[in-house]
Amino acid sequence: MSAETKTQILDAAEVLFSEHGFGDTSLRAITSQAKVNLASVNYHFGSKKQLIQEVLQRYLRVLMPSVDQQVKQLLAKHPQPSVEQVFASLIQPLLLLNQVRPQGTAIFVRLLGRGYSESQGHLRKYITVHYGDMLKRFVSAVHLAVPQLSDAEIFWRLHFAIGTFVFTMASSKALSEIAEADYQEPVAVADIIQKLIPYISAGVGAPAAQYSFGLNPVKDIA
Amino acid sequence: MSAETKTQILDAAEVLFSEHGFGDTSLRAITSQAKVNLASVNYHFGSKKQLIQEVLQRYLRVLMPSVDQQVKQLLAKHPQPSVEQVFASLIQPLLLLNQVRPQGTAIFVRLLGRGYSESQGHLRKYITVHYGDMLKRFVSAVHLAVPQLSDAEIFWRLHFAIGTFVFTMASSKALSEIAEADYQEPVAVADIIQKLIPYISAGVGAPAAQYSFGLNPVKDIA
DNA sequence: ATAAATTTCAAACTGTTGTTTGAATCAGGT
DNA sequence: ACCTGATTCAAACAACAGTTTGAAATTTAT
Repeated sequence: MSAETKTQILDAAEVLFSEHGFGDTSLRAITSQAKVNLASVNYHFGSKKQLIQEVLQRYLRVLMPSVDQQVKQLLAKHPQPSVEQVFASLIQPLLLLNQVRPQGTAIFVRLLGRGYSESQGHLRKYITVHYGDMLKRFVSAVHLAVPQLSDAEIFWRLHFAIGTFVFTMASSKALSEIAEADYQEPVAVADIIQKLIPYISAGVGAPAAQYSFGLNPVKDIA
Repeated sequence: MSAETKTQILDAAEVLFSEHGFGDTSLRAITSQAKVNLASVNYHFGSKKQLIQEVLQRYLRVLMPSVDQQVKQLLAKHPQPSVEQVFASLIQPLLLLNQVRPQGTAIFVRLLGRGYSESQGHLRKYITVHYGDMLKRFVSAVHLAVPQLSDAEIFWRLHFAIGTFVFTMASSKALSEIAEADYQEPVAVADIIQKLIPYISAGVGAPAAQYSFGLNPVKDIA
């Protein structure tokens, strides 16, 4: 059976990738974890690069249409949504990934973090190319929520938000462990997402930069 | 002269590390860029790991005491500072790094981004161990600015802030290029830092999570 | 100036990586 | 049962990594 080996590889790969990153996970580690032969990765996927793509695709295929649907529903109900509402529309699609695989949400968000910080823009381009329309609709929804910001400001704010989310998720395992040791409260990925929403929403919706505190515009100093 | 080779290695290494990451920068790339012999890295630094440490130390030695001083000055003047004020006290110390090396601020913040996302917590531990006291004082200052948040909430918010900062800085080169192409406005690292302050301040100071929008607590769903 | 210590250098070493190979094995259709 | 195509497997490959070596060159101190 072909599909079985392929799935075993994908299942083992996504866990190792999410925990150690793409570069630091060898095909030998993956195949020994998946209990398949080393050569089967190249046989079934062609190359490590394509394996990484398929690992991510398995989740993106489910996530992106779901986000799109949520945003459309939100806008139908609230033509002028709040920032919180726009970002909260990501929660259910993210939790839906637990149906793709056990712990799917946690694995995917960590993969996303790894992908954004390790792949030198490849993942960003891939998502832009394959899900550009959905992305545009999401950005439009954000724009509706913070109409006072310019296009350029929204560009920056959204990348700040991506950074917050993606870094936190890539570190989520370590952060959870520290938090549980220091504050005796167990933390699941869903809890972290819930904590992130107010932070990101407030950040994205914040008034634009002011040169207060008696500082000169930074450009003049640097 | 020993110091000369050492400096040439450090100077070449920090640029390559900041652009391609630690793992994807080979000693051969560094030594050929620095125009020194391959073996001199191990001779002068012992190992690649120690080279990475010294690259970071060169900046941390300058940055951390400066941050500490700024925070102390701020608290002396404003015993109840705003979140913006606390985070803005990072700006001048960061810009001070341009005196360590040309483009020092840009290089360091990218290194920091790489270090936090690639070194699996090593950098975090290193900073905690070597600059724990200064870190505690900074966290206390944040606590003064947002006394309504619990210790645990502040822990999370600060790591969200680190994530925002570190990811943005690691991607700053790519983001600047996109922004300049799309919005025809040149962007320096100092500009990005200036844009980050309102976002991070609003995020850290945001009211704690609410289960609004008709959602159940996420833990019950997941 | 000479001896000693430091630094440089080309080369080799050891280990790991992703990938390829070609034979062995398996499964499905006739 | 047999042939055919798909899959598995152990082994080898080439490229690259960080590190070590020992002799050559250079600098420093006496």
